[in-house]
Amino acid sequence: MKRSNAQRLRDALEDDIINGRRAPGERLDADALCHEFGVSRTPVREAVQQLVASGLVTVSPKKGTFVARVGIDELIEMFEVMAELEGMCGRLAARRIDQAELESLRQAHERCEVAARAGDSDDYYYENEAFHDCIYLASHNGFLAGEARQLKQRLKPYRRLQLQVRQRLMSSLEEHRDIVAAIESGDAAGAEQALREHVLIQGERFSDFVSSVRRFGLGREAMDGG
Amino acid sequence: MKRSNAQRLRDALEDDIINGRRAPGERLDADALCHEFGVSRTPVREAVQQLVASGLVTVSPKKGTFVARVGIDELIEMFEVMAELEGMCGRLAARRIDQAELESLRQAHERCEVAARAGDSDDYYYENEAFHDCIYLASHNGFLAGEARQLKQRLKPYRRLQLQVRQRLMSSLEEHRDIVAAIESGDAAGAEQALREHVLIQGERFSDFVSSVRRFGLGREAMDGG
DNA sequence: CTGATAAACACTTCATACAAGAACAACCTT
DNA sequence: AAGGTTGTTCTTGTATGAAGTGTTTATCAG
Repeated sequence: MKRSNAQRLRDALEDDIINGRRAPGERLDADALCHEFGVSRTPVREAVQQLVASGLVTVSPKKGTFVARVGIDELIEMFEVMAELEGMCGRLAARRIDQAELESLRQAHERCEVAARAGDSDDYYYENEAFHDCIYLASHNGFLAGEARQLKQRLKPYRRLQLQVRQRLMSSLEEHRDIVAAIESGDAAGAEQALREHVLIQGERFSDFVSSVRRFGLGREAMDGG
Repeated sequence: MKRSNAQRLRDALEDDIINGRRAPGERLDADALCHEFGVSRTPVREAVQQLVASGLVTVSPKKGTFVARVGIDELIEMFEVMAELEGMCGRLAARRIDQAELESLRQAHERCEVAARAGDSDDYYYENEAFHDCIYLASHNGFLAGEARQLKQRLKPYRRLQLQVRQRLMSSLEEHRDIVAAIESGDAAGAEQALREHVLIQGERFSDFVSSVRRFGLGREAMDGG
């Protein structure tokens, strides 16, 4: 299948935003993008609209389009919902997971452990994604899995900020152990609880990080990205 | 603020789809829409893309665009998620609702009761929306409220099918009573449970309805809308 | 120096024209 | 008659230009 220019442009911009190459608050100049990608305004406009729909960019009418800068309180709200969705995935997975999926989950967990022991936080982040994806899949609810992935994507630019904390990496791994154990034993309530808190802690850590950054007056540089 | 043609078109189509004037599976001919609304292809295309993003229509490449026909299993999945979101709203509302919001909730419940006693299912449906909206608001999580509303919209064309069941109307009202009671007393777990089941029952009823329809061989007319 | 008004500018929206690709159908060949 | 091939048509994707609207800025008057 050949992808349209608009699609490629959308994916490229999305990737840029999610991986922090375009910081929240940064301007997206339509003409510049036209020139940069060698296309006309139409596909650029289309791509931007799709990004608006997914919440990654915002347009201020007659002012221009910018990478979305979500407020700290909205961010906390989003973490709250993310925790619920992950918890739900865990609850369903504990009841519905089959043998093959359980094996995939165990392997994903092992790869997380390897990455954690190596202290490679980038690698851990990647394997962590795979681990959670296993749980999404095991929930046997494709719609739920899609919503969870989408929301996680949207939070990604902000979760990156707290990646480097080494302590968090090891405790995250321990939480994974509990999660796997709960799912293995079919403990739906336990899996839900463990996953919910696993995510909520990220939200709290993030909140701590932001408030500490604010205290030191670095808010503009760290949050506004310019 | 003057709304653009694309916006008006999008709203009109959305309303048509949600309220069943355009049935799932029905074709959306771009040229016909151009003529119908007296605009060119550009805003039509834009509106259609937005509807695709929100899941209300699908495009089969080189075949045309159609009102989304979601499969029965995906529908059940969506009800499952809807139940979780509603439950979460209830849990948060039980903890966070303030006096004014509680008063609004009580009033909304009373209006539901009036509509139910009158046996006016259309009116009840409308008041029911308002009732649930009160709970969304009281969750004090704007993001969650937005997601819940969006998903509910998407399910609306299918929930309409089971509106006429009179028995359901009265039992729905009773469930509302339990929900209000739980939120009033700050019983987070109770409110969550009550709301979750309140929605899940709709999903089950819907599932029953579909399977009975299928049994009588009316599947194509009822589901495909043509 | 401050406020208002007007003009320039930037962004958006829309229309029209064009190109390309896929599906379907008809026709030709075997 | 059957299967492949070719051509037509429908649909999507893209470019470009023009018009309309809000914002901002600069200038002038008080």
